[in-house]
Amino acid sequence: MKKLSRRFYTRDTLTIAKNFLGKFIVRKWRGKKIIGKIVETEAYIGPGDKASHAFRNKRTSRNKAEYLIGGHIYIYLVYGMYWQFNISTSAKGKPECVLIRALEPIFNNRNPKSQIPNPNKIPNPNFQNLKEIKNLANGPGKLCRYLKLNKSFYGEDMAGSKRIWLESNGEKIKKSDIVAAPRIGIDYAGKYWSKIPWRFYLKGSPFISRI
DNA sequence: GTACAGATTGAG
DNA sequence: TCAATCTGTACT
Repeated sequence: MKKLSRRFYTRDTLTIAKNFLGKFIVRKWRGKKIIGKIVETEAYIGPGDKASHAFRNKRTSRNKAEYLIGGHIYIYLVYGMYWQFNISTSAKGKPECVLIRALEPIFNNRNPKSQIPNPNKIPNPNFQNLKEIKNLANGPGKLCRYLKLNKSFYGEDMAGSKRIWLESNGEKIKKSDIVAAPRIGIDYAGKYWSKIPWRFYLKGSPFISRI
């Protein structure tokens, strides 16, 4: 497993949104590691993107983390109760980010590669069935609960943090295994921007938020 | 000070 | 399909 460095986060945002798929979020919490494989993302590319919080270079105290160099966490609350976990992308001063929308929970860190293809056989005795496991992180609010994330992570640097980072197991996701679709919950952005296919997910994964 | 949106979720 | 839910944000 290789930790992802700054170089990974400073590239083109759509490329990163696709390359996040299949990577592992590692969260150190109370001496343990909570791990999830990213299976669903969305790109938000301000200032041109009407669905972005940084549309027209809007700057507020909430969204300022979007302007940081790639790799920093932009986390905020929606509906008064759900956290949304974003990672800033591209160069400093460009308000671009990727929303992490769903994770496949990983319970055994010894050989992540071997256990990925068969979600029906995840060896965790704490859970009885796939339905229970899916329910842990198949949505942007739920995955923050699973990873124990809150506002204290605002602006945290994924390339330097000791409590959250990304790892790669070297697996190359085939282009044909990535589905591009319209982003969720942004109808307010109008016909064009709510239809543009900047949501990406792993084809056939049972752990995505919705079809 | 205060109105109000909201990148959701879970139940039906 | 639909409404509960409630805090931070962005305005006055």
